[in-house]
Order: sequence, then C-alpha cells, then structure tokens
Amino acid sequence: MPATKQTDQVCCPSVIDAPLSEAEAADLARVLGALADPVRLRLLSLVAAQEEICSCELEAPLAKSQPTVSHHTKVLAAAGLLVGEKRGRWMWWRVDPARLAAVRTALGG
Amino acid sequence: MPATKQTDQVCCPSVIDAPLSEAEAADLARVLGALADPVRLRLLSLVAAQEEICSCELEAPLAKSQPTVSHHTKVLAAAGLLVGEKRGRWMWWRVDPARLAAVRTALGG
DNA sequence: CGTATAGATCGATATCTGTCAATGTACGAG
DNA sequence: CTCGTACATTGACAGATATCGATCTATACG
Repeated sequence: MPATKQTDQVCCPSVIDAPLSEAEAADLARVLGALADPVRLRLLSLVAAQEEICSCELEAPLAKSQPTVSHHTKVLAAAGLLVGEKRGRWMWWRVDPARLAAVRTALGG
Repeated sequence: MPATKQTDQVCCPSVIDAPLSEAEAADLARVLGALADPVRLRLLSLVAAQEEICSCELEAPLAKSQPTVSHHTKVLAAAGLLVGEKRGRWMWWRVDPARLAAVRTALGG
C-alpha cells in the first residue's frame, strides 16, 4: 500500500485534504447539487452578468416558465449562492461571490 | 436597469463571466452532478488521501455495497475526476487534479 | 374599492438517481 | 482446469427532481 499523503487544514475542509466527514460531505453535496443543473448555471451567469436582475427578466433568456424560474431561484437562494430582495412588485437577485468562493475552496482551492 | 458588467475570457468559460451557453452549462452541470453526492465526495477524498487506492478498500469506509461503490467510481471516472487502472484483479483509482482545478476555474476561479 | 402584474405555491407527471441482491466477467492461485 | 476473488453489469425499487398549468398572495395603480 502506498504511503498516505494528507494535509491538515483548520478552515474550510477540502475534498483533497483530510477525508470528509459525512456531515461535511452532505453540506458540500447540497451546494453542489444546487449548481449541478444547466438551467441554474445559466441563471447564475445571467445574474452575475448584471449587478442585479429581477426574476421577470430571467424567463425569456432561460426559456422556462415562471414557476420553473421561481423554483430555480429558490434552490440557488437556499444554497446561499443567490441573495434576493423584494422591492415593490419585483424580486431582485444578486450573486454572493463569497459563497461561490467557498465552494471553490472546498473543491481544493 | 443597472449597467452590465462583463469580462471577456478566452479559456475556460466561468459562471461569473460571460453568460454560459446551453452547451457549456450542460457540460459543467454534468461534472458538478458527479460531485453533488455525499458518498462520491467522501470517495473522492478517500482516493485523494492516498496516491492510489483500490475499489476493495472503499466499501468499508463508505459503508456501501460493492455494486454501489462500483457505480460511484464509474460516475466519477465518467466525469474525468477519477482515473482508473486495472492491475491484476484490482482496480486502482487516482484523482485527476487538473480536472478538479478546471471545475474550480469554471466556478469563477 | 377593483384591476392588473410579479412572484410564490400547489398538484400532477415524467424522468433521473442511489441503492442493493443477483448474476456475469476476468483474473490469479493451486 | 477448477475454484475463489475483485469488479462490472443487470434488474428492481424507492426517493428525489425538473417541469408546467392552475391557483394563491402581495403590491401598485386608478
């Protein structure tokens, strides 16, 4: 058996460092699951391309129905990747860059 | 409408740069889907903790049946995250660090 | 007030996915 | 060649998920 190579890291457990605990793996899998959908990835990139964007401007470029868009924004927001603010009748969405950076770090960044 | 902020990048389309095409989003979603499972994340971290590891050594720490482990290694290999080599009766797995780095880049690295 | 609009939620449906028992395949030991 | 082991594949099943039409909620405007 080859020798074990393992690095200790206090913050932000990474996949390529110490073996993940079940809880850490479940948390990371939840965020990655939110990202693992082509519609949500395009949605995220559309939001990131602007400072802010409202839900009503997502249906057309994504070619999805209003309930479907609402579903995807909800999933991304639950994962902490999108932050929403309701102003008047409109829901405005922003990307949380720190959250995305945390995912990269967990992937061995 | 706030102004558009957009950066051009030749290589490795990133979620936070130009809006992803449907094809780019589908590709990225496929790899992220491979990562979006707690068992596969722990499997990956187990492989990464060693230079190499054989399938038979994964069942116990993952507490999954042999067919299930085989299924997960296949998914990770199909995503390019794991590279397998059969030597004798054993299947040896390694992590492809470049592939993982590509995912980080696609996530705005 | 009533009406129109943005969005969330519900219900139904089709598809995908994780899991394991059973079975198949390939390889080494004797 | 025969037997046991390591792994892959198949089939079945339960649970999750993406999607949309219909409906509900909240807000703005007369």
